[in-house]
Amino acid sequence: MSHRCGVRQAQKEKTRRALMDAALGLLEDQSLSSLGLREVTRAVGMAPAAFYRHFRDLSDLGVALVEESLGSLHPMIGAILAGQDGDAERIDATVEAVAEHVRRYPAHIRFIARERHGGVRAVRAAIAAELDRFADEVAADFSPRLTPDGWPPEDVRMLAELYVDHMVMTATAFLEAQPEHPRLERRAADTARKQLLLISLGRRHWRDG
Amino acid sequence: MSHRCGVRQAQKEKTRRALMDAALGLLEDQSLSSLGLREVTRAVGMAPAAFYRHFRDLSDLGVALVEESLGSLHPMIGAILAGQDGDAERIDATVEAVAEHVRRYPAHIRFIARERHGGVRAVRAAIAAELDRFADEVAADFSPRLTPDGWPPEDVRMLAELYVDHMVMTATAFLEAQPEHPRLERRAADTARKQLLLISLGRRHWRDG
DNA sequence: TGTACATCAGTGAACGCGCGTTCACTGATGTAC
DNA sequence: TGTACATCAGTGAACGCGCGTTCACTGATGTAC
Repeated sequence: MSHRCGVRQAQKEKTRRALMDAALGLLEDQSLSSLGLREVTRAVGMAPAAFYRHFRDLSDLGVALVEESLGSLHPMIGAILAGQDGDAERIDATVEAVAEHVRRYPAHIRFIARERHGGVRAVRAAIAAELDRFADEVAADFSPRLTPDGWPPEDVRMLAELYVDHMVMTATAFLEAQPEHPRLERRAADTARKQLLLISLGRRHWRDG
Repeated sequence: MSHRCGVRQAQKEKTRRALMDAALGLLEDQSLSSLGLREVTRAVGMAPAAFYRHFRDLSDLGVALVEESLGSLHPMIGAILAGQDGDAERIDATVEAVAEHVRRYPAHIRFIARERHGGVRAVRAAIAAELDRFADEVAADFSPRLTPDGWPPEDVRMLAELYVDHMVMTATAFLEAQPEHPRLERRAADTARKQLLLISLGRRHWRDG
């Protein structure tokens, strides 16, 4: 059998990781649809044919990268939503969490930003599905607070989508700020915080506006 | 001299147009960094070498496409900002204008969405510069109304950026809706209108929030 | 208007190169007894 | 524990192909007189 036992399985997983890491590195300054299979195996130091032991093709690898890049974000969103602080504190925490995530995984975030509307259908679909799940989570968290205030479900969903899209916007803004580090990053954070504050003002006056 | 006179110049411009149109068509389902020079000339029906009479390389053609795609949007934005209607009417007009633009130039919009964070630096830079100009225009329009209400310039800028980013967001939402036409398009329009309404509520309460 | 020369958009052949995929293989790891 | 066989991650050579770029060229358009 294959699902048990050790050395071989472990080696295989290590190689798979190496392929994904190499691809992610190469994708920092090109897009998936122009990445070459040989380029990736060369970076890992293995024969091109070995690639097929791990992925059907590069778009298959791309989908795996989407899951890795966005899967790790669910806990982060959960943590932010669980925070029971006031409006301003929650906004600060959100923006700082996004900034920290971009600092820690810049290549993953760049990959998502680049391929969200990129040239590979399967990868676009995977990203869209994952972002949809985020919107579901946010909406589910807001619902018990907003529904008693008279918010219909589609309005809650609209708000959730605005927050998710804004989060992606903020992340890419941090990404563009990275090179010249501190000043631009602070500016991006200020802008993001103010925009979130403005949105939460709008939310507060939604039902009486 | 070259800048005057007719037949030859006209022919050259026609060929240039044909190259740009062919490229735009091919870019509907791939990204610029994987587009081939021979692919483009083949689509036009000319020898590969002739490409160099018009563009230095494909990223040069890409920058020309950015100018064409976003240049035509300045009048649209101007018209929206000039409208003297109330809040709700202006929002309706904005969303309808974006929808109409996406319907009329889907390939241009898809190109911008795809290459905004794509793999070609020069093209990314051209798009960023153009979007920045949009934010300038929006900020310049808002400034005389908001400054007397106590808005500092950086807050006006923050709001303008939110509107521009939201416009791009809305345009790509319409783009994704296109295939299954009317239902999804209407849903995207509803969401966009509500989000703009929420933002304008936030704007109204910004200084007293 | 007619002629002689200049310009230059587009041609077509040639080049060297790296690509994705296939195939039979090797040899370490895993399994059965 | 030891032996005989099965599995399968990774190899290395080979394939046909389309790529970007170069070059000397052709012939229609433009210019000068």
